[in-house]
Amino acid sequence: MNAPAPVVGRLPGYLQALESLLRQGITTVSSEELARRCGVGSAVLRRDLSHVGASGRRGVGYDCAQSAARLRVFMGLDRTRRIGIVGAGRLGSALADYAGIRTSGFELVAVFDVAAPVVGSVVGGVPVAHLDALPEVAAERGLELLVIAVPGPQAQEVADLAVAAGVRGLLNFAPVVLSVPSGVHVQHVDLATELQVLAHYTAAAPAPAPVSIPAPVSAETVVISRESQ
Amino acid sequence: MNAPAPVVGRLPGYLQALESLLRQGITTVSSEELARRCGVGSAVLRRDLSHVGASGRRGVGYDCAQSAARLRVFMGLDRTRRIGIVGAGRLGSALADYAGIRTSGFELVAVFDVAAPVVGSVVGGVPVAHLDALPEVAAERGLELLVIAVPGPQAQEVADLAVAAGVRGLLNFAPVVLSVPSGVHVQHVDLATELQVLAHYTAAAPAPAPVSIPAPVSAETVVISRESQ
DNA sequence: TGCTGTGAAGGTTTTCACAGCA
DNA sequence: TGCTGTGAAAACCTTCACAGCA
Repeated sequence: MNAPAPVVGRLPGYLQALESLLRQGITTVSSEELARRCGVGSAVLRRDLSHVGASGRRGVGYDCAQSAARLRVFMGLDRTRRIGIVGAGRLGSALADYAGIRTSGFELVAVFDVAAPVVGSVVGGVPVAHLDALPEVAAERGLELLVIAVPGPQAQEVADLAVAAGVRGLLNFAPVVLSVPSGVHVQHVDLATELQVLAHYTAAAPAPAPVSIPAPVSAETVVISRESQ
Repeated sequence: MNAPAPVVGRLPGYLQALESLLRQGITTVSSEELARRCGVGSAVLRRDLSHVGASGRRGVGYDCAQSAARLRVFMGLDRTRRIGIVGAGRLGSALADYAGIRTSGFELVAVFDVAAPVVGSVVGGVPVAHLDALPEVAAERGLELLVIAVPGPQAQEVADLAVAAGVRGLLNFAPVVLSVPSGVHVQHVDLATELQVLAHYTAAAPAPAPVSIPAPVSAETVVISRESQ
């Protein structure tokens, strides 16, 4: 029932692509076409989808609506997941107003901060509460996932508070490795890390060597993204 | 000379940890200790470091300064890399002001936007230029990497412009799969994707485990981060 | 003695290629 | 005929365990 981490990391892309197709009124798609849109190989896509129980019709392709539904179930998105954001600065408020939150299966139910001026103002459609109120607010509103958008030094403290309040998933934007108990999941996004990875891949200015085979598709995309345990 | 993608994804963490140790005046560290701080296994760390040519002393550990230097070379950070940001909204300006950019080996040399009011204002220490000026500005200032922090519909257009201007690394925050020519690298960060991955891992919502098995280490961290080709 | 560096083993993910169904 | 679903093989990454050096 559980998929390998690399697979899990690719599934959101498939789901987003399928929903995009549905919005365009397209109801069926081949693995080839869907894979192209997601920047993966078609064999990978077929295996990944078979992993989540989505099945296509031979000779036809995948039913977008059905496959998306299967993916949502598999991702735990068959019900709306309640998220909160700590940190109502520019990063936090930008994330709070990102429309993709709602359309991806989430509901923003709380925003927290410690700065007096912003507490009480409305960000992302919800009033900003003081961080100290997190335990009560989390319980009241059934908070499940928390985005941490605070300065590094405060991140661990926020994580501890969240874990104590029963939050089992953290999305950490602070440049700090969080320490959490077993059973709590942390997804870490760090600007410096991403830039350094890019720096590595663009370090050698000379000609590229990896692929010698002439690509079948005109524009070959080298996308490096998420993953691992 | 080139490392596997999972390795490359872990290297920035090592580098950041080593620099943190150096700031604390610690000059030597064992693989065990460094691995703990980075949330990886010590065997993985040793192999990764041997991969980049960093060598420790048996019976002693790794020299922080020397290892960090080796990592910087390997990551292409032995010289300062010049980056730009497109999109001076809340996300873009938050990123521009993030101090970690400078301390991680980068120099912010340009910020672009299309909105009349912000063009000309100063963000992240540089004046905001109009997106149309990207080709000239990129050439003038030797722009190498570009962060894309614009709405989804505009991202591909920005990417095309950047690629035409010779930029070979893109960090894309827009919820769109970019199509770029071979040789250009794209690192994609998407809030919805991260949240959906978290949703998956926290889908089964069993009771919050009280205090069960006393862990050997006080806090066991389940960190899920970056990686893959 | 202590900790690194690394063969060898093991496990996992990707790729290939094609059988099989609509 | 067209495209999926999946064995089997290959490639890859991690883990283990210990030889070897300071």
